[in-house]
Amino acid sequence: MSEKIIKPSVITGFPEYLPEERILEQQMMDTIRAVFESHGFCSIETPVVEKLEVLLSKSADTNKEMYVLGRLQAEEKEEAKMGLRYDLTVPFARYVAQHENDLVFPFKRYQMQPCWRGERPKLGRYRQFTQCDVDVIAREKLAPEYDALIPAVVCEAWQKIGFKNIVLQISNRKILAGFVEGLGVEKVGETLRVLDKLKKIGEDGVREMLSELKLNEKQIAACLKIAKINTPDLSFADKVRNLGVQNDMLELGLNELTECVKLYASLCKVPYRVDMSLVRGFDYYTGTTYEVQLVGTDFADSIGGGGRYDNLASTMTKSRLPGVGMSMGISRALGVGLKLGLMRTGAKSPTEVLVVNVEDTDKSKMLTVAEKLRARGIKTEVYLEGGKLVKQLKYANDKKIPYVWFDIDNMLKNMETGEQTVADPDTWAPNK
RNA sequence: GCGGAUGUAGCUCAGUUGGUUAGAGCGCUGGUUUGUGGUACCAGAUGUCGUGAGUUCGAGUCUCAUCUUCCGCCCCA
Repeated sequence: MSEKIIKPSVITGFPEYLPEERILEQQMMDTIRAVFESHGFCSIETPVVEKLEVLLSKSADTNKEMYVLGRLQAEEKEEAKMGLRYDLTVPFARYVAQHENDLVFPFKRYQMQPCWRGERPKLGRYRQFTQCDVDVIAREKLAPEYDALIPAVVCEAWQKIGFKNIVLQISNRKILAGFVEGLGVEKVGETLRVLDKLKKIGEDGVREMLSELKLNEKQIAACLKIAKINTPDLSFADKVRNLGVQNDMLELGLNELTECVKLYASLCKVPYRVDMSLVRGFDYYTGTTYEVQLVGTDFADSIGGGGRYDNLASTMTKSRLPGVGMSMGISRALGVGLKLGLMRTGAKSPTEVLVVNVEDTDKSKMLTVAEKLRARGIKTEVYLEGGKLVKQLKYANDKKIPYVWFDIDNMLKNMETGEQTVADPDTWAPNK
């Protein structure tokens, strides 16, 4: 019987990393965790599967992208009842509604877990991807200042990860919705979605799609004017008001966004742009919306986004639970960062010191040295295979281990400079 | 799901109008160096040419099917 060799491969869109890539991912996650915890956000996790009724309760449009879960032996006609989550916001809403009596409000949490969507994969877009959501949710009323705090914390995290060249796109749905409403347009939601595509399909494309929605020439012209407003300061409000549309929601939105942007700018140095065409796909957002974008690259999609929602859990509890949150695309940022050269892989293990066996005989000295180093928190690996020193050094070099410790004479070699010195295993520490 | 491309060594690719034992660079293994890696030099290994069928004396090269991956659309982190 001949065994056929199966060509090993992962299913496209399900990322898997080499050790040196995984180290970068872990560093990102460690940094994000440290930043969010420094602001007092706690961590939660939720199961990867949810009931379909929960997943479908908020975003009906997404259902075609969702993976459902069944058993191989299930009856043929048995309908799927559960699915893999496609974001962390909907499970979070369920979590809050379910544990409402045990949580302390305003509830601030971050959550770093994978999500699944059955889309066509490409650069920065996967079928399984890890994201980190950070939200604050309250009962009845959530302080408006959080609309500025959340993007400030998220941008701080991006900066600390090493994504220095970013911009926060910010808007408020009330402005565009109020404006469109004030123009007498009936299909407000659809119109906003079309305007959101302005950068992608251009003015002519938007004009065409809006006339399909039966907007008249005057309405289309006004919509394009507001959608093109894009300012790095507070001047957006006057520009919108100068278009001459009167509407209460519009005015409320302008005031909310002005206050939010003012506070944000005092909290965070990452530049912002008020972009009136920014709407975002999820329909649960009701106020401020955000996207974080890379500056000076070809990658046009966002690496994160979010917004304010008035009542995310309305289908699951009678309590009114307003919140604001953002999502960081960890998998996307890693994939894009590596591809664009914004990040570079380094060491292939966390090892700081490799202890080698110079004479290829007694290994007890190696173990003693390693114990002493580890006792002081230095990540130390022992080359137990012994053998030729050339081979042992090559191992350290291949894994990009920064220091090699020679067991018999406590000689320490810096692999980057090649420099060698005698060192004391009880006091020496690596330069960080 | 729709439209367009792609598929040759671990990776990036070359392979002329179909013609003997299919190539390069990088990487890998070994040596130059019997206590010193990374540089240099020398030597070596590696392929059912995506899969299946067809045309032909003969197919990596032509035809058809199928799968894969990539790029758009949709959607979004």
